[in-house]
Amino acid sequence: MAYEKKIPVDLDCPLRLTMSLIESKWKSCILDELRNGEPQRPSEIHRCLPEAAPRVLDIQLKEMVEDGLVTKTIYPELPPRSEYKISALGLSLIPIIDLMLKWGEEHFDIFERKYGGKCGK
Amino acid sequence: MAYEKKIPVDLDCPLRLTMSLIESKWKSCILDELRNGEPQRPSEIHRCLPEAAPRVLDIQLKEMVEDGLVTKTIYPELPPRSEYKISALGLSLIPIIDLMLKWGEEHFDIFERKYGGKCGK
DNA sequence: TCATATACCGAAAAATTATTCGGTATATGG
DNA sequence: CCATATACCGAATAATTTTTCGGTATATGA
Repeated sequence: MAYEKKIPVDLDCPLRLTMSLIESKWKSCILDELRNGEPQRPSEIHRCLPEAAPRVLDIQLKEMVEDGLVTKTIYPELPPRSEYKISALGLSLIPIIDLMLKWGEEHFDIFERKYGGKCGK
Repeated sequence: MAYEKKIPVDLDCPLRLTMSLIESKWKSCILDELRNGEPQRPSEIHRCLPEAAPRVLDIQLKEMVEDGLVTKTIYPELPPRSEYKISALGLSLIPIIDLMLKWGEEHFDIFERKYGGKCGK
């Protein structure tokens, strides 16, 4: 496990269970990246999300593999090669990602006006 | 604003915009609490979410008012009385909350088996 | 030979979020 | 008179997440 927690996550609450799987900074973007089902190498994922610190993508990918949202294949080659692919479980989250994407696009202007493009609120 | 940020949130990404509004620990639960449209007093909300630290509910409710997801009415009485009510903007997030609820219920057993009821992972 | 790319990891630091504690003020019920 | 409830806030602390830096090892191309 990437991060150890002292305060337990309440998985009895279905809302918090779902949230706990996608709420980290880049997990929803990673799912969106992998949604087409094509396996992707970590370096490609890094390039597609250039604002993410590479280390945190590694950590979050690892957690997503542990949670079963993504599968990982390691090819025993040198230089090393591996691929991440969205799983059936991960695909089942895509409708949620889609709704959030749609919502964000539809309401972008409100928050644009309110906070500007980037926001340190 | 409750917490000041040094690293700006990228509101240009519709996914991260939507996530930024609901990803804090109890915001999705608060929306679910208020979904029926009835105004609720803060003490009621606290009672419905007994696992939440009261202080953080105050802070997150305040942020949700700033973001326009919830409206607040203060009655100038003593002892003080106020009410929070979900806004039209907040209601527009309910389909997302619903999907997450449904997903969590449908996949509860997987994570139950995996991590047990509560999880310090 | 040397910079670059590959994938990954540990550890420290920084940033963010949550928790706990104590405080403001007033009314009600015992 | 005193505990309780109401709503809220500041500040210190704790917990969590993210960032940054440096390191492992090997192959390729300039």
